[in-house]
Amino acid sequence: MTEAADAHAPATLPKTYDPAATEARWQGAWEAAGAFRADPGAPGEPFSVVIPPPNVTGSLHMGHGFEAALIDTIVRFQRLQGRNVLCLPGTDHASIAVQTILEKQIRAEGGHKDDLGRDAFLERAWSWKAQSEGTIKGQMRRLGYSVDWSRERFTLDPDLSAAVVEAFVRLHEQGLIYRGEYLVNWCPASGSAVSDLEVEMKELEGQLWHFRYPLSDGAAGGIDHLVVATTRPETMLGDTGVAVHPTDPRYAALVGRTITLPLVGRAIPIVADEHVDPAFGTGCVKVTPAHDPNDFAIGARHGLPLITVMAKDGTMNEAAGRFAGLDRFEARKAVVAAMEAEGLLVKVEPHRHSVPYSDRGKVPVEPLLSTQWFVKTEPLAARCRDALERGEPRFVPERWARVYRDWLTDIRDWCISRQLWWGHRIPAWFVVSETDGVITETTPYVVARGEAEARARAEERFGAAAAAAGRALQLEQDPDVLDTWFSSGLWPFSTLGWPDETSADLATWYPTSTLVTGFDIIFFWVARMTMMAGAFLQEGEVPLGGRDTWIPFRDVMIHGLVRDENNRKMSKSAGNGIDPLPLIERYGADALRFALVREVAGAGQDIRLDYHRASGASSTVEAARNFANKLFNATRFALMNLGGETPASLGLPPLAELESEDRWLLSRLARTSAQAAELYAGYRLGEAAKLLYEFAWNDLCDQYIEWSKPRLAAEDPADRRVARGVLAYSLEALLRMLHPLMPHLTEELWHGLTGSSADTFLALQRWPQPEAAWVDAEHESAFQFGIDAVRAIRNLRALSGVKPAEKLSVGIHTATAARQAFVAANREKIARLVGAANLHWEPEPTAGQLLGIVDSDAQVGLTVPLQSLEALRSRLEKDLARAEKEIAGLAGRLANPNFAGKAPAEVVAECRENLAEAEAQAELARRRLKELG
RNA sequence: GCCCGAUUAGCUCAGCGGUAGAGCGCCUGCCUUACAAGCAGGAUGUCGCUGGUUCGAACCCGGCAUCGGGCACCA
Repeated sequence: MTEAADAHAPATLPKTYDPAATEARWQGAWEAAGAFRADPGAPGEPFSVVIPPPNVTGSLHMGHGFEAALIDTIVRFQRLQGRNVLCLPGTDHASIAVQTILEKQIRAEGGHKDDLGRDAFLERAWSWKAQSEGTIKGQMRRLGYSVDWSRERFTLDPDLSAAVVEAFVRLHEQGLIYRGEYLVNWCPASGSAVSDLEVEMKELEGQLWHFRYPLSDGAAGGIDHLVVATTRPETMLGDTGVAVHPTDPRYAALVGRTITLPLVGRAIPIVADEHVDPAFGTGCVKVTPAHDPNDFAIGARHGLPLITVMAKDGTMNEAAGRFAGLDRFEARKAVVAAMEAEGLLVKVEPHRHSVPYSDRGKVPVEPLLSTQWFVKTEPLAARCRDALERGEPRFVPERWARVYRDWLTDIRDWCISRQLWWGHRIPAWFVVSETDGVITETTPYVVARGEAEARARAEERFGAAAAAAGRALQLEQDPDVLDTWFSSGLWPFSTLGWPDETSADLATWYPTSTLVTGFDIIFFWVARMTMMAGAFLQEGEVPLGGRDTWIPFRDVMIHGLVRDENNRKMSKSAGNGIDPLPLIERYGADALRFALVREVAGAGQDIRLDYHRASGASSTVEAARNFANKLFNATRFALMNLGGETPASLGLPPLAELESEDRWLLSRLARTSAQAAELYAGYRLGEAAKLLYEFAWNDLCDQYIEWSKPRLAAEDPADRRVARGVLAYSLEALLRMLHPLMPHLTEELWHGLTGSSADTFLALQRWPQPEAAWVDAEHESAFQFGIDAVRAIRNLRALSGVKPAEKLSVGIHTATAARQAFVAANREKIARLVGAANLHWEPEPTAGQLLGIVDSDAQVGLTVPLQSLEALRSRLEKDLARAEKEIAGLAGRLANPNFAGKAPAEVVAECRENLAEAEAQAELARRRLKELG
């Protein structure tokens, strides 16, 4: 109760809002109370979100902050709607990224991971993870993320690791995982294979070397050599053929003959293959099946041998002969030099081409033949495509569905093994006793859930033969780990308890309601999750557990990226990431959240945060901070004027007792509440933010509070009680509506306003339910006249140059009885708002007044010595010009017979009204100008 | 090469068939006891160009230009 008492002692409230202490206090209170702990048994329709787990690679940047703001806004809104909400946090182990960081650290210390050994390295990785995770969780708390920390997960947690093993075993049993020797993207920097998605094509200025390859057995048809072009001379050492197009007349006679490969001396065949473009270069292509994906395909078609000339560290191997040991780029120079020395270099041309780079390693990837594990993707992708045909999942904005679908079409198999240590070890055990104690391409293996199961399975298959041969079975687990995205792909169900199908969390919250993520990981993650779900959350075509779908989320909201002040994508490697913390410290988490969300109204567009790196200032966030301060002061004002009462104690007065501004505000409130709910629910969060901003600042503060001020301080208790009731009710409703966007501030102000005890939270209240019947266009337009009249009078005052403090005699002239009644009823309020000594309202203006136009039916007048006729004249001329321009346009339209004939009747009627209005205004302006002489 | 997005006030962006809005910035005047992180008043745009559809286009359709992004990739 001390809290409420404090809140109701306005003298103690400062004039500006200080977010830091307030935000920390509520974050602590929510967490201590377990306010966001989800309960499968709780009432309400389930609503769930699993947050995209950030990598434990350091800290969160503004992009994460943006995503957090979006997710938390959605989640808090749904909580206010009474849904049984789960918002599940977690982090991702980010195999290759973390290992890269650690290896770099170790190298900087002068060591090497191989000297450290696997166990020590992993120990170090875990401590890095603990530190990074701590930082990230601290940042999430600072943002006010309303997640259920009791359900926090990390992808390497024991239960999630068990899920990974289970997934691997089942996919293997389904025949969707296989092991084989293929050309993979090898990243020499990380010493591991990477998937196609981890390769980025870079356009580079390179060179095209033309080599002469002599025919083995002399000239044929006048040709004794072929010229091939290559961007990678060093690979010629592994050439096992030369290809020409089957219909190319120049070379038809040569197909089937052989070339003697220079520098190597190997005889290699000339083959005919459709892949060759006769128009490019000489129309002859060297074929290096072990070092180029296209050549690999050509080689396969023609049975060409695979000769690997490079080792996994990017140096040439023994098969490269005298070039062995050279780095691939040195080897390139050496091969070119050798060819030139032999007179076989025809020419070198500059050549722009795309080079595959490793995303993580930042070096060119090497297509390298190696034995890896793969997921057969087509069957899984097919299920996802079918689901998408049915509209599952629903993408917001819709256009991303196509991007997702296109990627799932013509999808290639997914290389999932990584030659790394940090990650989920592949649950496959090689029966090395079958191959002399070492792992080779042909060593048999068993896939199992653990070593014991592996041993049992191995025993079953190889035990008898081994015993017969007098060998003891010897098992060795595959040293490699799985692609990080393999475990991320299970995230929406592994975090909910899968593979335990009886898990209450899974039963309650799967499928999840909404996935919020960036367009840059639709392939990496969204598609992998749907594919994995397709393998495990359905049986045949039927979703498990009696669900209506196995797709892991109903909606996928795709957001844009936060770009830096120079419009660049933020990234760790570019070092241009913006840290949210300094902005939070400077302006408050609520301000940052509000700014980020308000900026996003254009669905799915990238946002640019204006941010002056040197000063740390951001005018966008500052504007949001100012808004927070406005709300703070509005509430402060309310507390000073409610006489210690609360929304509950005041209640809402009967409609019959309400005055114009009360009815107007409640009508606006009812509209706003309905609209804002619709916008939030439809993920149009930026529009919701703008709508509420306008309601709060324009309607509640600028209009309602200013109009009702005299009543709030009125002598008569009955009188002021009505205004207090309306103010308290509306402000409280506003705080509820803004809570998803600015959780801490609204929680604080709500407690101040309602006097609720510290263990009751706005976060757990309900969305306001104003009566739909309060929406009343007539009351709104009646009051709008008051607003317009006040503005016209103030404008006139400004033009007249009278001192602001000077009280004037003011007239409002209208022939409409209802408007006269409005002025009469609100005389004191209006007089106060415009600084009038007395306010009168006759139908027609009296002589000697300075007049201004409200509309065709109303003028306002000041009795004032004319000081600046010029200002007034130019104002009237402007009014006239505007009216005349409007008349011209409207009259033109009405004169068009097609318009009257084809446009909807109400549009035509409106047009006529506007024309009459404009004509009347023009006439008034002309008269006033004439009077001015 | 294929696909997608953007182009609106000085800046950052909303609006997406009935004749243009916000925030910041700018101009004028105000410390009017909720708020100067504020109040009042004000100015500012051939809505990228070009055809078309329509009674009517910033908004729909076609083309073009510029910028950004994704996918594929010929040595």
